[in-house]
Amino acid sequence: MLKGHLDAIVLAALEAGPAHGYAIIETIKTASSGTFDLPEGTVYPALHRLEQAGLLASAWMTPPGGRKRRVYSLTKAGSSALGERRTAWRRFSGAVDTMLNGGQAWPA
Amino acid sequence: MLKGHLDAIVLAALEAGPAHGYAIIETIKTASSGTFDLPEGTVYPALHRLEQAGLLASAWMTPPGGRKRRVYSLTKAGSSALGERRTAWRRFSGAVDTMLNGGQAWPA
DNA sequence: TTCCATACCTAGCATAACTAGGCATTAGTC
DNA sequence: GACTAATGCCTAGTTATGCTAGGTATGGAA
Repeated sequence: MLKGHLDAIVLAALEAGPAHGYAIIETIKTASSGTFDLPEGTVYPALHRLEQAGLLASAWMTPPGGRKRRVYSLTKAGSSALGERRTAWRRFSGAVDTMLNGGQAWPA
Repeated sequence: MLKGHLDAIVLAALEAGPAHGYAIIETIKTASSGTFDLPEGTVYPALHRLEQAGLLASAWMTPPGGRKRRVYSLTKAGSSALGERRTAWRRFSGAVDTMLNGGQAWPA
């Protein structure tokens, strides 16, 4: 359903600051009011893809009294990619709005 | 990029009235200001899918002095499916907007 | 008669989200 | 102490679907 837009969502979730996978899932779920309740099998491979593409960097962290986590953060390339994704999303969603509303998009 | 939303777009393109495949492609291209310039290999299979799902009906027509065309029209199931898709799209795009804008969606 | 636009089709590819499992640790409860 | 739930990470394989790249054919214009 969100095919092609997951990357933008994950990147956006990391814009506020670094986070580990499990927390990213929670953030997305909360921020979208439950609309995006993503299974781990969706998010973890996406994180790996984005890291491999150079848009994210990761480091293992062990908080005191906690367990090892892999913390992801946006790289510079990730930031600029997010900008492009945002633009692409606006264009895309505007076009779909126009199609579905029969010519009426949201006001600018 | 438009994975999962193509069906809604095609259904919406047929809401104004029946049309044949080639014309649907042109309509989508024009209505989206060129954003959706869909190849035939995308649209024709989608039309077949939608017909098989009972959302579209088709009939071969031969306009005077023209060539055979396959004209598609919305079925009742197609109409109600379009309504559901529209609702789903609003929810979906609203959630993505919220994510990408850091909590700020378009005004209602 | 050659070329382009119209008009339809399909086999196979690529991608990406999801299913369905597995592993390990911590905290809380019975 | 045993058990359970929540946390936290992972991957192999399935599936859906849009797209590539081809094919066929007609009508009109150059």
